[in-house]
Amino acid sequence: MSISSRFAVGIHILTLIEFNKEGVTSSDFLASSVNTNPAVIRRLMGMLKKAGLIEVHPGIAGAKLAKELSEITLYDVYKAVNVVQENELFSIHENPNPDCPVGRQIQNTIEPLFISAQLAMEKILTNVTLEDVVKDITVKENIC
Amino acid sequence: MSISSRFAVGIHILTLIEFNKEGVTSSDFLASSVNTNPAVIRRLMGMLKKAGLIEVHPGIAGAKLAKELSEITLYDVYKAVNVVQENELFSIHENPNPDCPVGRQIQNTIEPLFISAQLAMEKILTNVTLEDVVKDITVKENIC
DNA sequence: ATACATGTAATCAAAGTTGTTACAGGATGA
DNA sequence: TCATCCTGTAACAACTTTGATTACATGTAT
Repeated sequence: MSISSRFAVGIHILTLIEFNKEGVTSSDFLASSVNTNPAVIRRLMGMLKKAGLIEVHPGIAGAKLAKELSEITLYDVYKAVNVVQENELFSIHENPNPDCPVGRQIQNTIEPLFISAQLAMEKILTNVTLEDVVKDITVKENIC
Repeated sequence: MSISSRFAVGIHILTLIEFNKEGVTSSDFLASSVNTNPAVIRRLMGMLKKAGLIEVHPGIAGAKLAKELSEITLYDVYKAVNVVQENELFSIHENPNPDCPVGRQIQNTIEPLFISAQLAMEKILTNVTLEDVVKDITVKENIC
């Protein structure tokens, strides 16, 4: 099991919009950098737009960031592209046997543990902004 | 996307072996508590055995824990049932365009962030043992 | 020998992911 | 107005994973 690459691609999209902010960032342009189909990009742009992270309009080429770089966290992107549902990173088997003490309680016992593990992971994502990502890429590019 | 319920079922299996330690915990018995097929349980028992968490033998009914309850963490179970590969909780799109600064660096920039988020989640799992789970169920049962 | 257990392979349906095609509809300039 | 280029979306196929199921080989004990 792996969390969908929509998350990584979403970060890629937003980062490239920033790098190309003087130009026109169309779905074709993004697709060629990500190396995928433009329709895949447009699907993701729809999610990012719905989440208020970018501005994009039918018929008008190019997407723009709707917020400051430093105000967009990886968690925002993660939620926007809908890769993991609230409290559902881990799945729990349904309908355990209620006639057994373990079957009766296992869900209630396990669920809070799973949720706290999920929250710990998501906490890390809230602590990283797109500004951090852009800066890191800039540094790496200057070194090369 | 969700992490396979093999993890939750693995915890269920180990917990029930403990609760039923005076009796014989066969795959049929486990299956009726989990509410699944005995072959599914046996597949999981194979993984738990391979990881050194239980002892089980062909032809002999019943599984036993191979370690103390307090020495088995949820992380041990998580690794045993193989629900998430090392450093692969998040997937990253392959073959981004190397002619683009973002395409060139995005993988190297994102990967350590993803790994640290994964590790934060896994850290929580290492801090919970099966003993905690068993105690919690015991308490919940006494209250009811 | 029988009865019953584990070990394991093969198969299947359901769901999610990613890529692809197609087309409706908005914006713009000749 | 028309042609062109863009976004927005739906529909579909290929692939993968999950979980259930069936079947059967093999081990153990009476």
